[in-house]
Amino acid sequence: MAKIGDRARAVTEPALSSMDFALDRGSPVPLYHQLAQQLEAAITHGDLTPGNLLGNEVDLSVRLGLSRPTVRQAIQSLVDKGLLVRRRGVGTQVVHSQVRRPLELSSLYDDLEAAGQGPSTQVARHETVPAPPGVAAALGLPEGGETVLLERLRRTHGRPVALLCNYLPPDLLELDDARLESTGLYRMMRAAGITLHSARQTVGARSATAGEASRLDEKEGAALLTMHRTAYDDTGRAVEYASHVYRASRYSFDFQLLVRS
Amino acid sequence: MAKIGDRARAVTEPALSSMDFALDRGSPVPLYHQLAQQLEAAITHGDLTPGNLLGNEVDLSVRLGLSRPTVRQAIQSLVDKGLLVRRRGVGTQVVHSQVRRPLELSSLYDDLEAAGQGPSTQVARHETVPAPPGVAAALGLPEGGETVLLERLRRTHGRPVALLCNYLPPDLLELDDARLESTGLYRMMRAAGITLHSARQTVGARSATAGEASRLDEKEGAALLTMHRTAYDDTGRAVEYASHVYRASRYSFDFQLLVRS
DNA sequence: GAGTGGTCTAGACCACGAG
DNA sequence: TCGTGGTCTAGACCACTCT
Repeated sequence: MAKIGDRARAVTEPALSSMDFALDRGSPVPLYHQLAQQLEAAITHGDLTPGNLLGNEVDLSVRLGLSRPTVRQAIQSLVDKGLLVRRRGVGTQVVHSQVRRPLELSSLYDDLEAAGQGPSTQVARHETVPAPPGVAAALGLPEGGETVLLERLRRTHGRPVALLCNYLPPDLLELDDARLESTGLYRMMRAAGITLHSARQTVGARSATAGEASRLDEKEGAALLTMHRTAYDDTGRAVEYASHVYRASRYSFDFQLLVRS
Repeated sequence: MAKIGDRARAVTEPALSSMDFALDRGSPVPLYHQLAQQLEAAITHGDLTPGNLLGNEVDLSVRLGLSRPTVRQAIQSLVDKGLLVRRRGVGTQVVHSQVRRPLELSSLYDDLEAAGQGPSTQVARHETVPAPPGVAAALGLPEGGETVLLERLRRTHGRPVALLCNYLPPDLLELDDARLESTGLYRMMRAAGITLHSARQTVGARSATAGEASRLDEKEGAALLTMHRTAYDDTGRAVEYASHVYRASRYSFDFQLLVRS
């Protein structure tokens, strides 16, 4: 009996009511984060169905023994990630699938972190040079001031994919070519206590010069993807200027955009 | 006298203490948002200096007559925008300038919204066609099912910049060519009650075909930027598949990345 | 040790959307 | 009208950083 009631409940609060969450108040990881992680896991595992769901926040907070603001904070973080949608007077729903995959808006991480995972990187140049005008402006250095120039060739599956040219402020960090090739620039920066905060990127295209073509194993005039980036740490200091070219036949940028509400 | 003390105060809590914020409790716009807007304005106007600043949250909340969580919410929104940085045991600082400009991670908006602002758009094709395999998969339609194909040529300053090819689910919305050219696709969707939520983009490059070259006023084989996008509304429904090509000599994507902490 | 942000609580009232 | 999320309050304790 009470089938109507059951059905109604099943629509508004599905799997969630029968799920249990393991919240450890002794853990150093915040409660809202624990909850968010477990909700996200439930979503990606398919335990939480895309359609409608997620009972109201008050009930949820009571059931979990948390305050409503804490539950809200957890839910909000998943909304910001694009996994959930909230509607007033309706409830919170799992977004209708499709979109999510492990993409995220990487390409900053991609480029800086990827080394050593499968792609290989070879340092071609590593020396101190006077800053070209554009680079000096980007890094906030006096024109012609010293910069560290880094030129690398990146391959995947043994075939070249990209020419990476980076300029760094002098004395930013110690760069060891061997570790650079095995660890990647990003991790070395992080290990040196540099916290990346933001970056400005420009992606374009142009035809390959003869030199680029030969180094990338392409024909002269082939279409190349170009990327320029200035990266800043959390104090606002420019820590890198990058000028990269990619073989368009073997590389593309892809990312997900979330629309700011 | 007390010069040392003055200097110390000037470092930790600058202009803010002498600034007044106009908070209207009767307004429908939330208090935390009013505060965030005024803080942002103060930052971009230069009233709030980049270096160090922003007195602690408790003082601020007392001075503004708000609760601390409310003040935190305002500050947090600016942190998320990349304008502020928080450090435990230190304080909240305005990020060291440079980075901010009205860029944001647009290009979704750019493309969909730009029409009618200066660039002009001309509808070249607008018809119902069977969905090609890749398009059908992206839109979640049966292969060969009906889709609305839209082909547009975009110019700036009278010269071609891009060929825009879009596929829309049938019956998504009424498309009037005249309004499409003057208003843009995005605004028409929004006006039709479609709330964009997220999009997946791939940016690459390739050489121009003869047909593209002639329509874009480039030479055959010239490097072109390509962009593919699938956009979703807030129910998770795919509402657009786009395949665009841009003249690399006259167009590039640029955007700002914020590093997730 | 002092001061900062990070987390959490237990309530409250309001605005919006659905029926 | 009722249920939902949206906003807001007034506290509390902890963890971290700097001195």
